[in-house]
Amino acid sequence: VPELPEVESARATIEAAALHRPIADVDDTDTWECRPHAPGEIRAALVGRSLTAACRQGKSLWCETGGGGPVLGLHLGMSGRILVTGAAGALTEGGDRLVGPGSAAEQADRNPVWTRFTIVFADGGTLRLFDKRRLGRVRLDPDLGALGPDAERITAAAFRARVGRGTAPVKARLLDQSVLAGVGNLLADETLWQARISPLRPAGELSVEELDRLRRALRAATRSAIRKGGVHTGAFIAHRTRGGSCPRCGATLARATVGGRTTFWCPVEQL
DNA sequence: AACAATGTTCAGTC
DNA sequence: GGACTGAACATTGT
Repeated sequence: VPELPEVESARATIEAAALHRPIADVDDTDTWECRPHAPGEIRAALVGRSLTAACRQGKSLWCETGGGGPVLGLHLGMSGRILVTGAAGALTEGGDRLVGPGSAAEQADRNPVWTRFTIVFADGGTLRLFDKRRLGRVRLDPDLGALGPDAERITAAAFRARVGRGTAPVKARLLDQSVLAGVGNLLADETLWQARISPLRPAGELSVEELDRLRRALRAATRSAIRKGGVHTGAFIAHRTRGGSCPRCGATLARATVGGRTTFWCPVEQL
């Protein structure tokens, strides 16, 4: 379920529970998830070190390891989830205390079968990446240079300049991580619906007023999703199905592929 | 069984 | 070279 809000949640989990715990072992044997690294390469780079910071820009997540150590990039892809467990010595309190978001759906996606990467701390606890659909990625020193400003922090001026240009549909522009980092398919639909702007509008034709409205809607939707626990909590998302209707006016939603992704919008209100 | 799925990337076209 | 589009990637659920 990872879009910016879910990745921020994963980052906060690591920051709260996984920092400064010496690393005793690493399972990096999933050669697809850890591509292009050879098995053992990530392990060799991490064992003996600790994670010292958890950072995020858009949907990209990474950990610093301090003291000239490598950066550990963790991209959650389409279905990645992070789980951190406490020290094995804490067994009297129930042992494997799970740290991180715990909704039923999220717990269900933590089937051990989908474990793709594991860090074992010296205290016996672990940090694990579960990734059902396997489009996530773990890599050392990831290239983050192509990312645009984070969607939650971009200024109004930068938003106007970066998003409000080109002939591509505004939704495609919002989804372009080099323009703006963090917006995924659901957050884009929610934002455009909140701002009452059609996803099909050529980005360069939006007025300054519309761009500012879009940015405000994006910030509000992003912060709400972080607070409530994910993009699926958006007011529009529940209605985002074939034959669904607009939660405001009741019109049947339009559906099409825009920017390469399935897109729903209200054809009456979003102009 | 065919299709869609909240991710990125890369080849190809203008 | 930049802007843009569509397919591919691995896997699961409908």
